Amino acid sequence: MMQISSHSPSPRSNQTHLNSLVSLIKSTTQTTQLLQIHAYLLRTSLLQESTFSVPFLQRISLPPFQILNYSLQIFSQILRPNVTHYNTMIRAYAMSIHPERGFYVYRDMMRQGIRPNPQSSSFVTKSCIRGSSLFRGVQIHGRILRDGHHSDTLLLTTLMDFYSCSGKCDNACKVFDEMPLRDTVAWNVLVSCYIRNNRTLDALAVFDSMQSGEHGCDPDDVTCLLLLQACSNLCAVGFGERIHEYIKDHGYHRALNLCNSLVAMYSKCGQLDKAYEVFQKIANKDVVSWTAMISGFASNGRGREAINVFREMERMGIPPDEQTFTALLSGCSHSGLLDEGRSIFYRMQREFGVVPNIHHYGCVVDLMGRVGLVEDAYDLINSMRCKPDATIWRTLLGACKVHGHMELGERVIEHLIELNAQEAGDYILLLNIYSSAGNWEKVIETRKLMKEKGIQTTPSASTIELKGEIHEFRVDDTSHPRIKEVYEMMDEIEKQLKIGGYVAEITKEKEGNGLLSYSYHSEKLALAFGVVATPPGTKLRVAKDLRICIDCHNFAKMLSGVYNREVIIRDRTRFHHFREGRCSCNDFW
DNA sequence: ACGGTTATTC
Repeated sequence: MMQISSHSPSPRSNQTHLNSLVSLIKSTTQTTQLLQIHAYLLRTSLLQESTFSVPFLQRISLPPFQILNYSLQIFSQILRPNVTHYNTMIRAYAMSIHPERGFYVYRDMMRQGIRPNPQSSSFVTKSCIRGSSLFRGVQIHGRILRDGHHSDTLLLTTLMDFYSCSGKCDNACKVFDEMPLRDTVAWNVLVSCYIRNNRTLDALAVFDSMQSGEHGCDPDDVTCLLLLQACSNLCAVGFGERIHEYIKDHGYHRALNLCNSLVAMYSKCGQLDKAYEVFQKIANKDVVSWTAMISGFASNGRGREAINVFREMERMGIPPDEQTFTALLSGCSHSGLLDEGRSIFYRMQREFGVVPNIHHYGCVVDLMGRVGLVEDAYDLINSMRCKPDATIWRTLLGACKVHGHMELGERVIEHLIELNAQEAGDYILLLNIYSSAGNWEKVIETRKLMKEKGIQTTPSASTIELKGEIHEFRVDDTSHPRIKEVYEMMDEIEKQLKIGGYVAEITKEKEGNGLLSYSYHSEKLALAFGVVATPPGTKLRVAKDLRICIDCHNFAKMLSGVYNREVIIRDRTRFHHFREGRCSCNDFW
Protein backbone atom coordinates (compact mmCIF):
# COMPACT_ATOMS: atom_id res chain seq x y z
CA MET A 1 0.00 0.00 0.00
CA MET A 2 1.13 3.49 -0.80
CA GLN A 3 2.34 5.70 2.02
CA ILE A 4 -0.22 8.43 2.01
CA SER A 5 1.40 10.46 4.79
CA SER A 6 4.84 10.75 3.19
CA HIS A 7 5.97 14.20 2.06
CA SER A 8 7.77 14.26 -1.20
CA PRO A 9 10.77 16.53 -1.63
CA SER A 10 10.45 17.71 -5.24
CA PRO A 11 7.31 19.14 -6.91
CA ARG A 12 7.69 16.61 -9.72
CA SER A 13 7.64 13.57 -7.47
CA ASN A 14 4.94 15.30 -5.48
CA GLN A 15 2.82 15.37 -8.60
CA THR A 16 3.44 11.67 -9.10
CA HIS A 17 2.43 11.12 -5.52
CA LEU A 18 -0.84 12.99 -6.00
CA ASN A 19 -1.62 11.13 -9.20
CA SER A 20 -1.22 7.81 -7.50
CA LEU A 21 -3.38 9.06 -4.64
CA VAL A 22 -6.21 9.63 -7.13
CA SER A 23 -5.80 6.19 -8.62
CA LEU A 24 -5.73 4.72 -5.13
CA ILE A 25 -9.03 6.43 -4.35
CA LYS A 26 -10.51 5.03 -7.52
CA SER A 27 -9.34 1.50 -6.96
CA THR A 28 -9.37 0.71 -3.25
CA THR A 29 -11.85 -1.78 -1.94
CA GLN A 30 -11.13 -1.31 1.76
CA THR A 31 -13.17 0.98 3.93
CA THR A 32 -10.30 1.43 6.41
CA GLN A 33 -8.07 2.67 3.63
CA LEU A 34 -10.74 5.12 2.54
CA LEU A 35 -10.90 6.45 6.09
CA GLN A 36 -7.14 6.97 6.10
CA ILE A 37 -7.29 8.79 2.80
CA HIS A 38 -10.09 10.95 4.13
CA ALA A 39 -8.01 11.93 7.15
CA TYR A 40 -5.09 12.74 4.89
CA LEU A 41 -7.20 14.83 2.51
CA LEU A 42 -8.57 16.79 5.44
CA ARG A 43 -5.17 17.35 7.02
CA THR A 44 -3.58 18.58 3.82
CA SER A 45 -6.65 20.57 2.68
CA LEU A 46 -6.60 18.54 -0.51
CA LEU A 47 -10.25 17.79 0.12
CA GLN A 48 -11.03 21.29 -1.11
CA GLU A 49 -9.61 20.47 -4.51
CA SER A 50 -12.06 18.85 -6.84
CA THR A 51 -9.33 16.65 -8.34
CA PHE A 52 -9.49 14.71 -5.09
CA SER A 53 -12.87 15.41 -3.62
CA VAL A 54 -14.84 14.44 -6.74
CA PRO A 55 -13.43 10.91 -7.12
CA PHE A 56 -13.48 10.47 -3.36
CA LEU A 57 -17.11 11.49 -3.03
CA GLN A 58 -18.07 9.37 -6.02
CA ARG A 59 -16.24 6.38 -4.68
CA ILE A 60 -17.98 6.32 -1.33
CA SER A 61 -21.41 7.19 -2.74
CA LEU A 62 -21.53 4.48 -5.37
CA PRO A 63 -21.33 0.72 -5.13
CA PRO A 64 -19.60 -1.16 -3.59
CA PHE A 65 -19.39 1.35 -0.73
CA GLN A 66 -22.54 3.50 -0.93
CA ILE A 67 -22.01 4.93 2.54
CA LEU A 68 -24.61 7.65 2.45
CA ASN A 69 -24.02 9.24 5.86
CA TYR A 70 -20.35 9.36 5.14
CA SER A 71 -21.01 10.97 1.74
CA LEU A 72 -23.06 13.65 3.38
CA GLN A 73 -20.29 14.31 5.89
CA ILE A 74 -17.69 14.69 3.14
CA PHE A 75 -20.05 16.81 1.11
CA SER A 76 -20.52 19.23 4.02
CA GLN A 77 -16.76 19.47 4.47
CA ILE A 78 -16.32 20.71 0.92
CA LEU A 79 -16.48 24.51 1.11
CA ARG A 80 -17.41 25.24 -2.48
CA PRO A 81 -19.06 22.19 -3.97
CA ASN A 82 -19.21 22.27 -7.77
CA VAL A 83 -21.84 20.81 -10.03
CA THR A 84 -20.20 17.36 -10.03
CA HIS A 85 -20.21 17.21 -6.24
CA TYR A 86 -23.90 18.01 -6.24
CA ASN A 87 -24.57 15.49 -8.98
CA THR A 88 -22.86 12.79 -7.00
CA MET A 89 -25.03 13.51 -4.00
CA ILE A 90 -28.23 13.63 -6.05
CA ARG A 91 -27.33 10.33 -7.64
CA ALA A 92 -26.47 8.73 -4.32
CA TYR A 93 -29.82 9.77 -2.87
CA ALA A 94 -31.70 8.75 -5.99
CA MET A 95 -30.44 5.21 -5.51
CA SER A 96 -30.97 5.19 -1.75
CA ILE A 97 -34.04 4.49 0.31
CA HIS A 98 -34.63 8.25 0.48
CA PRO A 99 -34.85 9.16 -3.19
CA GLU A 100 -36.78 12.36 -2.49
CA ARG A 101 -33.69 13.81 -0.84
CA GLY A 102 -32.09 13.90 -4.27
CA PHE A 103 -34.64 16.52 -5.19
CA TYR A 104 -33.77 18.59 -2.11
CA VAL A 105 -30.07 18.56 -3.03
CA TYR A 106 -30.98 19.60 -6.57
CA ARG A 107 -33.09 22.48 -5.26
CA ASP A 108 -30.31 23.47 -2.87
CA MET A 109 -27.85 23.48 -5.74
CA MET A 110 -29.96 25.97 -7.66
CA ARG A 111 -30.35 28.15 -4.56
CA GLN A 112 -26.56 28.26 -4.35
CA GLY A 113 -26.58 29.62 -7.89
CA ILE A 114 -25.10 26.54 -9.50
CA ARG A 115 -26.58 25.72 -12.89
CA PRO A 116 -27.62 22.12 -13.23
CA ASN A 117 -26.13 20.28 -16.21
CA PRO A 118 -27.94 17.50 -18.09
CA GLN A 119 -26.52 14.96 -15.68
CA SER A 120 -27.95 16.76 -12.67
CA SER A 121 -31.37 16.71 -14.29
CA SER A 122 -30.97 13.09 -15.21
CA PHE A 123 -30.14 12.06 -11.66
CA VAL A 124 -32.90 14.14 -10.11
CA THR A 125 -35.37 12.67 -12.58
CA LYS A 126 -34.27 9.28 -11.43
CA SER A 127 -34.91 10.30 -7.86
CA CYS A 128 -38.45 11.26 -8.89
CA ILE A 129 -38.91 7.86 -10.50
CA ARG A 130 -37.70 6.05 -7.42
CA GLY A 131 -39.74 8.27 -5.12
CA SER A 132 -42.70 8.24 -7.50
CA SER A 133 -43.17 11.99 -7.31
CA LEU A 134 -45.10 12.89 -10.41
CA PHE A 135 -45.42 16.56 -9.62
CA ARG A 136 -41.70 17.12 -9.08
CA GLY A 137 -40.85 15.22 -12.24
CA VAL A 138 -43.09 17.48 -14.28
CA GLN A 139 -41.44 20.50 -12.68
CA ILE A 140 -38.06 19.16 -13.68
CA HIS A 141 -39.26 18.63 -17.24
CA GLY A 142 -40.09 22.32 -17.41
CA ARG A 143 -36.72 23.16 -15.94
CA ILE A 144 -34.96 20.98 -18.53
CA LEU A 145 -36.62 22.92 -21.33
CA ARG A 146 -35.69 26.25 -19.74
CA ASP A 147 -32.09 25.12 -19.33
CA GLY A 148 -31.96 24.26 -23.02
CA HIS A 149 -31.22 20.59 -22.44
CA HIS A 150 -33.94 19.41 -24.81
CA SER A 151 -31.63 17.55 -27.15
CA ASP A 152 -29.66 15.48 -24.67
CA THR A 153 -30.53 11.90 -25.58
CA LEU A 154 -29.56 10.50 -22.22
CA LEU A 155 -31.53 12.99 -20.23
CA LEU A 156 -34.58 12.69 -22.44
CA THR A 157 -34.44 8.91 -22.14
CA THR A 158 -34.51 9.19 -18.38
CA LEU A 159 -37.41 11.59 -18.69
CA MET A 160 -39.28 9.10 -20.86
CA ASP A 161 -38.72 6.47 -18.24
CA PHE A 162 -40.11 8.85 -15.66
CA TYR A 163 -43.34 9.33 -17.62
CA SER A 164 -43.48 5.63 -18.28
CA CYS A 165 -43.19 4.78 -14.59
CA SER A 166 -45.78 7.43 -13.75
CA GLY A 167 -48.30 5.82 -16.08
CA LYS A 168 -48.13 8.75 -18.52
CA CYS A 169 -47.49 6.73 -21.60
CA ASP A 170 -48.55 9.47 -24.00
CA ASN A 171 -46.14 11.94 -22.44
CA ALA A 172 -43.31 9.44 -22.75
CA CYS A 173 -44.16 8.96 -26.42
CA LYS A 174 -44.22 12.71 -26.93
CA VAL A 175 -40.73 13.07 -25.45
CA PHE A 176 -39.60 10.21 -27.68
CA ASP A 177 -41.08 11.76 -30.81
CA GLU A 178 -39.39 15.06 -30.13
CA MET A 179 -35.97 13.56 -29.49
CA PRO A 180 -33.53 14.64 -32.20
CA LEU A 181 -31.37 11.54 -31.81
CA ARG A 182 -32.54 8.14 -30.61
CA ASP A 183 -30.17 5.41 -29.60
CA THR A 184 -31.07 1.80 -28.89
CA VAL A 185 -31.63 2.57 -25.23
CA ALA A 186 -34.23 5.19 -26.11
CA TRP A 187 -36.07 2.61 -28.22
CA ASN A 188 -35.80 0.13 -25.38
CA VAL A 189 -37.33 2.58 -22.95
CA LEU A 190 -40.18 3.02 -25.41
CA VAL A 191 -40.73 -0.74 -25.49
CA SER A 192 -40.53 -0.96 -21.72
CA CYS A 193 -43.01 1.91 -21.47
CA TYR A 194 -45.53 0.14 -23.69
CA ILE A 195 -45.20 -3.06 -21.69
CA ARG A 196 -45.46 -1.31 -18.34
CA ASN A 197 -48.59 0.51 -19.46
CA ASN A 198 -50.34 -2.49 -20.96
CA ARG A 199 -49.83 -1.47 -24.56
CA THR A 200 -48.22 -4.76 -25.39
CA LEU A 201 -49.21 -4.78 -29.03
CA ASP A 202 -47.50 -1.44 -29.54
CA ALA A 203 -44.41 -2.84 -27.85
CA LEU A 204 -44.17 -5.62 -30.42
CA ALA A 205 -44.67 -3.17 -33.26
CA VAL A 206 -41.53 -1.33 -32.19
CA PHE A 207 -39.40 -4.30 -33.23
CA ASP A 208 -40.14 -3.66 -36.89
CA SER A 209 -40.42 0.08 -36.81
CA MET A 210 -37.04 0.62 -35.17
CA GLN A 211 -35.36 -1.56 -37.80
CA SER A 212 -37.12 0.13 -40.71
CA GLY A 213 -35.14 2.17 -43.21
CA GLU A 214 -36.38 5.37 -41.67
CA HIS A 215 -34.76 4.70 -38.30
CA GLY A 216 -32.26 1.93 -38.93
CA CYS A 217 -31.68 1.08 -35.30
CA ASP A 218 -30.76 -2.49 -34.48
CA PRO A 219 -32.41 -4.14 -31.47
CA ASP A 220 -29.89 -5.30 -28.88
CA ASP A 221 -30.01 -7.93 -26.16
CA VAL A 222 -32.14 -5.76 -23.87
CA THR A 223 -34.66 -5.12 -26.65
CA CYS A 224 -34.99 -8.88 -27.05
CA LEU A 225 -35.42 -9.35 -23.33
CA LEU A 226 -38.22 -6.81 -23.25
CA LEU A 227 -39.94 -8.11 -26.35
CA LEU A 228 -39.89 -11.67 -25.01
CA GLN A 229 -41.86 -10.36 -22.03
CA ALA A 230 -44.35 -8.80 -24.41
CA CYS A 231 -44.69 -12.12 -26.27
CA SER A 232 -45.30 -13.90 -22.98
CA ASN A 233 -48.04 -11.46 -22.05
CA LEU A 234 -49.81 -11.90 -25.36
CA CYS A 235 -49.11 -15.60 -25.75
CA ALA A 236 -47.55 -14.70 -29.09
CA VAL A 237 -45.27 -17.67 -29.81
CA GLY A 238 -44.96 -16.79 -33.45
CA PHE A 239 -43.46 -13.48 -32.58
CA GLY A 240 -41.44 -15.09 -29.82
CA GLU A 241 -39.89 -17.44 -32.34
CA ARG A 242 -38.94 -14.49 -34.49
CA ILE A 243 -37.14 -12.95 -31.54
CA HIS A 244 -35.52 -16.32 -30.85
CA GLU A 245 -34.17 -16.37 -34.41
CA TYR A 246 -32.92 -12.83 -34.03
CA ILE A 247 -31.17 -13.82 -30.82
CA LYS A 248 -29.42 -16.70 -32.54
CA ASP A 249 -28.47 -14.58 -35.56
CA HIS A 250 -26.86 -11.98 -33.36
CA GLY A 251 -24.97 -14.35 -31.10
CA TYR A 252 -27.06 -13.51 -28.05
CA HIS A 253 -28.02 -17.15 -27.51
CA ARG A 254 -25.21 -17.60 -25.02
CA ALA A 255 -26.46 -14.83 -22.77
CA LEU A 256 -27.93 -16.48 -19.72
CA ASN A 257 -30.58 -13.86 -19.09
CA LEU A 258 -31.90 -14.19 -22.63
CA CYS A 259 -32.02 -17.97 -22.40
CA ASN A 260 -33.88 -17.74 -19.11
CA SER A 261 -36.30 -15.32 -20.65
CA LEU A 262 -36.82 -17.65 -23.62
CA VAL A 263 -37.66 -20.50 -21.25
CA ALA A 264 -40.22 -18.26 -19.55
CA MET A 265 -41.65 -17.06 -22.86
CA TYR A 266 -42.15 -20.54 -24.32
CA SER A 267 -43.64 -21.72 -21.02
CA LYS A 268 -46.04 -18.84 -20.86
CA CYS A 269 -47.12 -19.56 -24.42
CA GLY A 270 -47.89 -23.17 -23.50
CA GLN A 271 -44.96 -24.55 -25.52
CA LEU A 272 -43.35 -26.59 -22.80
CA ASP A 273 -41.37 -28.80 -25.13
CA LYS A 274 -39.74 -25.75 -26.69
CA ALA A 275 -39.09 -24.29 -23.27
CA TYR A 276 -37.47 -27.50 -22.13
CA GLU A 277 -35.37 -27.66 -25.26
CA VAL A 278 -33.91 -24.22 -24.61
CA PHE A 279 -33.53 -25.04 -20.93
CA GLN A 280 -31.55 -28.20 -21.59
CA LYS A 281 -29.15 -26.40 -23.89
CA ILE A 282 -28.19 -23.89 -21.21
CA ALA A 283 -24.67 -24.80 -20.18
CA ASN A 284 -24.48 -23.00 -16.86
CA LYS A 285 -28.01 -22.99 -15.49
CA ASP A 286 -28.50 -20.66 -12.54
CA VAL A 287 -31.33 -20.32 -10.00
CA VAL A 288 -33.28 -18.22 -12.45
CA SER A 289 -33.06 -20.87 -15.20
CA TRP A 290 -34.25 -23.60 -12.85
CA THR A 291 -36.98 -21.42 -11.40
CA ALA A 292 -38.22 -20.45 -14.86
CA MET A 293 -38.47 -24.11 -15.86
CA ILE A 294 -40.21 -25.14 -12.63
CA SER A 295 -42.60 -22.28 -13.06
CA GLY A 296 -43.22 -23.37 -16.65
CA PHE A 297 -44.29 -26.86 -15.60
CA ALA A 298 -46.27 -25.40 -12.71
CA SER A 299 -48.34 -22.99 -14.78
CA ASN A 300 -49.06 -25.68 -17.35
CA GLY A 301 -50.64 -27.87 -14.70
CA ARG A 302 -47.75 -30.35 -14.56
CA GLY A 303 -46.96 -30.14 -10.87
CA ARG A 304 -45.23 -33.52 -10.64
CA GLU A 305 -42.77 -32.59 -13.34
CA ALA A 306 -42.17 -29.26 -11.61
CA ILE A 307 -41.21 -31.21 -8.49
CA ASN A 308 -38.96 -33.48 -10.53
CA VAL A 309 -37.12 -30.51 -12.00
CA PHE A 310 -36.66 -29.23 -8.46
CA ARG A 311 -35.16 -32.58 -7.41
CA GLU A 312 -32.76 -32.37 -10.31
CA MET A 313 -31.87 -28.84 -9.24
CA GLU A 314 -31.07 -30.10 -5.75
CA ARG A 315 -28.86 -32.82 -7.19
CA MET A 316 -26.97 -30.20 -9.15
CA GLY A 317 -26.34 -28.33 -5.92
CA ILE A 318 -28.00 -25.08 -7.01
CA PRO A 319 -29.46 -23.39 -3.92
CA PRO A 320 -33.12 -22.49 -4.52
CA ASP A 321 -34.37 -19.04 -3.55
CA GLU A 322 -37.75 -17.80 -2.42
CA GLN A 323 -39.00 -17.47 -5.97
CA THR A 324 -38.14 -21.10 -6.67
CA PHE A 325 -40.44 -22.09 -3.84
CA THR A 326 -43.19 -19.83 -5.08
CA ALA A 327 -43.03 -21.59 -8.43
CA LEU A 328 -43.01 -25.02 -6.79
CA LEU A 329 -45.89 -24.25 -4.46
CA SER A 330 -47.96 -22.79 -7.25
CA GLY A 331 -47.30 -26.01 -9.17
CA CYS A 332 -48.66 -28.00 -6.27
CA SER A 333 -51.75 -25.82 -6.04
CA HIS A 334 -52.52 -25.96 -9.77
CA SER A 335 -52.22 -29.73 -9.70
CA GLY A 336 -53.96 -30.20 -6.37
CA LEU A 337 -50.91 -31.85 -4.76
CA LEU A 338 -51.82 -31.20 -1.13
CA ASP A 339 -49.31 -33.42 0.66
CA GLU A 340 -46.43 -32.49 -1.63
CA GLY A 341 -47.25 -28.81 -1.22
CA ARG A 342 -47.33 -29.07 2.56
CA SER A 343 -44.07 -30.96 2.61
CA ILE A 344 -42.36 -28.38 0.39
CA PHE A 345 -43.72 -25.54 2.51
CA TYR A 346 -42.23 -27.25 5.57
CA ARG A 347 -38.86 -28.12 3.99
CA MET A 348 -38.55 -24.62 2.60
CA GLN A 349 -38.52 -23.22 6.13
CA ARG A 350 -36.65 -25.98 7.95
CA GLU A 351 -34.06 -27.02 5.41
CA PHE A 352 -33.56 -23.92 3.33
CA GLY A 353 -34.24 -21.28 5.95
CA VAL A 354 -36.65 -19.39 3.72
CA VAL A 355 -39.15 -17.30 5.66
CA PRO A 356 -42.52 -17.64 3.93
CA ASN A 357 -43.63 -14.45 2.20
CA ILE A 358 -47.00 -13.39 0.84
CA HIS A 359 -46.46 -15.31 -2.40
CA HIS A 360 -45.78 -18.57 -0.58
CA TYR A 361 -48.81 -18.12 1.63
CA GLY A 362 -50.84 -17.22 -1.42
CA CYS A 363 -50.00 -20.53 -3.05
CA VAL A 364 -50.68 -22.58 0.06
CA VAL A 365 -53.99 -20.81 0.65
CA ASP A 366 -54.90 -21.49 -2.96
CA LEU A 367 -53.91 -25.13 -2.52
CA MET A 368 -55.91 -25.62 0.66
CA GLY A 369 -58.87 -23.72 -0.76
CA ARG A 370 -58.84 -25.82 -3.90
CA VAL A 371 -59.14 -29.08 -2.01
CA GLY A 372 -61.88 -27.65 0.20
CA LEU A 373 -59.92 -26.87 3.38
CA VAL A 374 -61.24 -23.33 3.42
CA GLU A 375 -61.33 -22.91 7.20
CA ASP A 376 -57.73 -24.10 7.47
CA ALA A 377 -56.77 -21.65 4.77
CA TYR A 378 -58.52 -18.89 6.73
CA ASP A 379 -56.58 -19.83 9.87
CA LEU A 380 -53.34 -19.88 7.91
CA ILE A 381 -53.94 -16.35 6.66
CA ASN A 382 -54.59 -15.19 10.20
CA SER A 383 -51.38 -16.81 11.41
CA MET A 384 -49.22 -15.04 8.85
CA ARG A 385 -46.37 -12.82 9.95
CA CYS A 386 -46.85 -10.55 6.96
CA LYS A 387 -49.97 -8.50 6.36
CA PRO A 388 -52.53 -10.27 4.18
CA ASP A 389 -53.09 -8.45 0.92
CA ALA A 390 -56.22 -8.23 -1.18
CA THR A 391 -54.98 -10.97 -3.49
CA ILE A 392 -54.78 -13.60 -0.80
CA TRP A 393 -58.29 -12.80 0.45
CA ARG A 394 -59.49 -12.96 -3.11
CA THR A 395 -57.94 -16.38 -3.54
CA LEU A 396 -59.84 -17.61 -0.53
CA LEU A 397 -63.01 -15.92 -1.74
CA GLY A 398 -62.68 -17.82 -5.00
CA ALA A 399 -62.39 -21.07 -3.06
CA CYS A 400 -65.47 -20.16 -1.01
CA LYS A 401 -67.38 -19.68 -4.22
CA VAL A 402 -66.33 -23.02 -5.61
CA HIS A 403 -67.13 -24.91 -2.45
CA GLY A 404 -70.20 -22.87 -1.61
CA HIS A 405 -69.10 -21.49 1.77
CA MET A 406 -71.37 -18.51 2.09
CA GLU A 407 -70.64 -17.69 5.71
CA LEU A 408 -66.86 -17.71 5.30
CA GLY A 409 -67.24 -15.78 2.04
CA GLU A 410 -68.95 -13.01 3.96
CA ARG A 411 -66.14 -12.95 6.53
CA VAL A 412 -63.59 -12.74 3.74
CA ILE A 413 -65.31 -9.87 2.00
CA GLU A 414 -65.24 -8.03 5.33
CA HIS A 415 -61.45 -8.25 5.20
CA LEU A 416 -61.45 -6.90 1.67
CA ILE A 417 -63.64 -4.02 2.75
CA GLU A 418 -61.23 -3.36 5.60
CA LEU A 419 -58.38 -3.19 3.11
CA ASN A 420 -60.52 -0.88 1.01
CA ALA A 421 -59.66 -3.03 -1.95
CA GLN A 422 -62.97 -4.42 -3.07
CA GLU A 423 -63.29 -4.66 -6.78
CA ALA A 424 -66.02 -5.65 -9.15
CA GLY A 425 -64.72 -9.21 -9.38
CA ASP A 426 -64.97 -9.66 -5.61
CA TYR A 427 -68.61 -8.67 -5.52
CA ILE A 428 -69.39 -10.82 -8.48
CA LEU A 429 -67.82 -13.76 -6.67
CA LEU A 430 -69.89 -12.96 -3.60
CA LEU A 431 -72.97 -12.62 -5.79
CA ASN A 432 -72.30 -16.06 -7.15
CA ILE A 433 -71.93 -17.51 -3.69
CA TYR A 434 -75.30 -16.01 -2.72
CA SER A 435 -77.07 -17.00 -5.90
CA SER A 436 -75.83 -20.56 -5.83
CA ALA A 437 -77.05 -20.76 -2.24
CA GLY A 438 -80.36 -19.36 -3.39
CA ASN A 439 -80.09 -16.35 -1.11
CA TRP A 440 -81.80 -13.81 -3.38
CA GLU A 441 -82.24 -11.21 -0.69
CA LYS A 442 -78.48 -11.04 -0.27
CA VAL A 443 -78.06 -10.90 -4.03
CA ILE A 444 -80.27 -7.83 -4.27
CA GLU A 445 -78.59 -6.26 -1.25
CA THR A 446 -75.13 -6.77 -2.73
CA ARG A 447 -76.20 -5.36 -6.09
CA LYS A 448 -77.45 -2.28 -4.32
CA LEU A 449 -74.20 -1.97 -2.42
CA MET A 450 -72.20 -2.21 -5.64
CA LYS A 451 -74.30 0.50 -7.18
CA GLU A 452 -73.83 2.75 -4.17
CA LYS A 453 -70.10 2.27 -4.23
CA GLY A 454 -70.02 2.95 -7.94
CA ILE A 455 -68.17 -0.27 -8.64
CA GLN A 456 -67.59 -0.65 -12.32
CA THR A 457 -66.61 -3.68 -14.26
CA THR A 458 -64.12 -3.54 -17.08
CA PRO A 459 -64.66 -6.00 -19.87
CA SER A 460 -61.87 -8.49 -20.22
CA ALA A 461 -60.07 -9.29 -23.44
CA SER A 462 -58.83 -12.33 -25.30
CA THR A 463 -56.20 -12.39 -27.99
CA ILE A 464 -55.41 -14.89 -30.69
CA GLU A 465 -52.30 -14.91 -32.84
CA LEU A 466 -52.62 -15.86 -36.48
CA LYS A 467 -49.66 -15.66 -38.84
CA GLY A 468 -47.80 -13.44 -36.42
CA GLU A 469 -50.68 -11.00 -36.20
CA ILE A 470 -52.49 -10.47 -32.92
CA HIS A 471 -56.27 -10.10 -32.88
CA GLU A 472 -58.02 -8.80 -29.82
CA PHE A 473 -61.62 -9.39 -28.76
CA ARG A 474 -63.73 -8.14 -25.90
CA VAL A 475 -67.07 -9.37 -24.63
CA ASP A 476 -69.84 -8.72 -27.18
CA ASP A 477 -67.18 -7.09 -29.34
CA THR A 478 -68.16 -5.46 -32.61
CA SER A 479 -64.93 -3.70 -33.45
CA HIS A 480 -62.99 -6.38 -35.29
CA PRO A 481 -63.03 -5.93 -39.12
CA ARG A 482 -64.22 -9.50 -39.67
CA ILE A 483 -66.70 -9.47 -36.79
CA LYS A 484 -69.67 -10.34 -38.99
CA GLU A 485 -68.04 -13.58 -40.08
CA VAL A 486 -67.11 -14.26 -36.48
CA TYR A 487 -70.71 -14.02 -35.28
CA GLU A 488 -71.94 -16.13 -38.17
CA MET A 489 -69.37 -18.71 -37.27
CA MET A 490 -70.44 -18.51 -33.62
CA ASP A 491 -73.99 -19.45 -34.58
CA GLU A 492 -72.71 -22.24 -36.77
CA ILE A 493 -70.42 -23.58 -34.05
CA GLU A 494 -73.15 -23.45 -31.43
CA LYS A 495 -75.46 -25.41 -33.72
CA GLN A 496 -72.80 -28.03 -34.25
CA LEU A 497 -71.93 -28.20 -30.58
CA LYS A 498 -75.58 -28.58 -29.57
CA ILE A 499 -75.73 -31.69 -31.67
CA GLY A 500 -72.72 -32.89 -29.72
CA GLY A 501 -74.52 -32.23 -26.46
CA TYR A 502 -73.27 -28.79 -25.51
CA VAL A 503 -75.65 -26.76 -23.38
CA ALA A 504 -74.90 -23.08 -22.94
CA GLU A 505 -74.92 -22.03 -19.33
CA ILE A 506 -76.42 -18.71 -18.51
CA THR A 507 -73.57 -16.33 -18.07
CA LYS A 508 -73.72 -14.63 -14.75
CA GLU A 509 -70.21 -13.90 -13.69
CA LYS A 510 -66.95 -12.24 -14.59
CA GLU A 511 -67.27 -10.19 -17.74
CA GLY A 512 -70.18 -7.91 -18.36
CA ASN A 513 -71.66 -6.49 -15.21
CA GLY A 514 -72.92 -9.46 -13.35
CA LEU A 515 -76.25 -9.32 -15.15
CA LEU A 516 -77.98 -12.59 -15.84
CA SER A 517 -77.90 -12.14 -19.56
CA TYR A 518 -76.33 -14.29 -22.18
CA SER A 519 -73.44 -12.79 -24.02
CA TYR A 520 -70.44 -13.88 -26.01
CA HIS A 521 -67.34 -13.97 -23.88
CA SER A 522 -64.19 -12.73 -25.50
CA GLU A 523 -62.55 -16.16 -25.60
CA LYS A 524 -65.50 -17.58 -27.53
CA LEU A 525 -65.20 -14.82 -30.10
CA ALA A 526 -61.46 -15.37 -30.39
CA LEU A 527 -62.01 -19.09 -30.90
CA ALA A 528 -64.72 -18.51 -33.51
CA PHE A 529 -62.40 -16.17 -35.32
CA GLY A 530 -59.71 -18.82 -35.22
CA VAL A 531 -62.08 -21.30 -36.81
CA VAL A 532 -63.05 -18.79 -39.52
CA ALA A 533 -59.56 -17.65 -40.33
CA THR A 534 -57.50 -20.82 -40.29
CA PRO A 535 -57.63 -24.07 -42.23
CA PRO A 536 -59.14 -27.09 -40.41
CA GLY A 537 -56.78 -28.81 -38.05
CA THR A 538 -54.79 -25.70 -37.15
CA LYS A 539 -53.97 -25.37 -33.47
CA LEU A 540 -55.80 -22.46 -31.84
CA ARG A 541 -54.00 -20.53 -29.17
CA VAL A 542 -55.93 -17.99 -27.12
CA ALA A 543 -54.75 -15.78 -24.30
CA LYS A 544 -57.26 -14.34 -21.86
CA ASP A 545 -56.69 -11.84 -19.10
CA LEU A 546 -59.19 -13.25 -16.60
CA ARG A 547 -60.00 -16.74 -15.58
CA ILE A 548 -62.00 -18.81 -18.04
CA CYS A 549 -65.57 -19.54 -16.97
CA ILE A 550 -67.12 -22.97 -16.95
CA ASP A 551 -69.26 -22.28 -19.99
CA CYS A 552 -66.38 -21.20 -22.17
CA HIS A 553 -64.42 -24.13 -20.84
CA ASN A 554 -67.16 -26.55 -21.94
CA PHE A 555 -67.41 -24.71 -25.22
CA ALA A 556 -63.71 -25.13 -25.91
CA LYS A 557 -63.79 -28.75 -24.83
CA MET A 558 -66.63 -29.54 -27.22
CA LEU A 559 -65.08 -27.50 -30.00
CA SER A 560 -61.83 -29.41 -29.76
CA GLY A 561 -63.75 -32.64 -30.30
CA VAL A 562 -66.38 -31.64 -32.85
CA TYR A 563 -64.05 -29.54 -35.01
CA ASN A 564 -61.02 -31.70 -34.31
CA ARG A 565 -58.93 -28.73 -33.29
CA GLU A 566 -56.29 -28.62 -30.65
CA VAL A 567 -57.10 -25.61 -28.48
CA ILE A 568 -54.82 -23.96 -25.95
CA ILE A 569 -56.32 -21.30 -23.74
CA ARG A 570 -54.12 -19.47 -21.33
CA ASP A 571 -56.16 -17.65 -18.74
CA ARG A 572 -54.98 -15.39 -15.97
CA THR A 573 -52.65 -17.91 -14.44
CA ARG A 574 -52.58 -21.18 -16.24
CA PHE A 575 -53.07 -23.20 -19.39
CA HIS A 576 -55.89 -25.36 -20.56
CA HIS A 577 -54.88 -27.78 -23.30
CA PHE A 578 -58.00 -29.08 -25.09
CA ARG A 579 -57.84 -32.08 -27.33
CA GLU A 580 -60.44 -34.51 -28.66
CA GLY A 581 -63.12 -33.16 -26.36
CA ARG A 582 -61.03 -33.26 -23.20
CA CYS A 583 -58.99 -30.83 -21.16
CA SER A 584 -55.65 -31.50 -19.56
CA CYS A 585 -56.55 -29.43 -16.55
CA ASN A 586 -57.58 -31.00 -13.30
CA ASP A 587 -59.04 -27.86 -11.86
CA PHE A 588 -62.50 -27.52 -10.41
CA TRP A 589 -64.09 -28.13 -13.75
C1' DA B 1 -23.93 8.58 -17.41
C1' DC B 2 -30.35 6.19 -19.85
C1' DG B 3 -33.07 0.54 -20.75
C1' DG B 4 -33.12 -5.35 -18.51
C1' DT B 5 -33.69 -12.56 -16.51
C1' DT B 6 -37.49 -16.15 -12.58
C1' DA B 7 -42.85 -15.74 -8.46
C1' DT B 8 -49.12 -15.87 -5.58
C1' DT B 9 -54.66 -13.97 -7.80
C1' DC B 10 -60.23 -12.23 -9.48
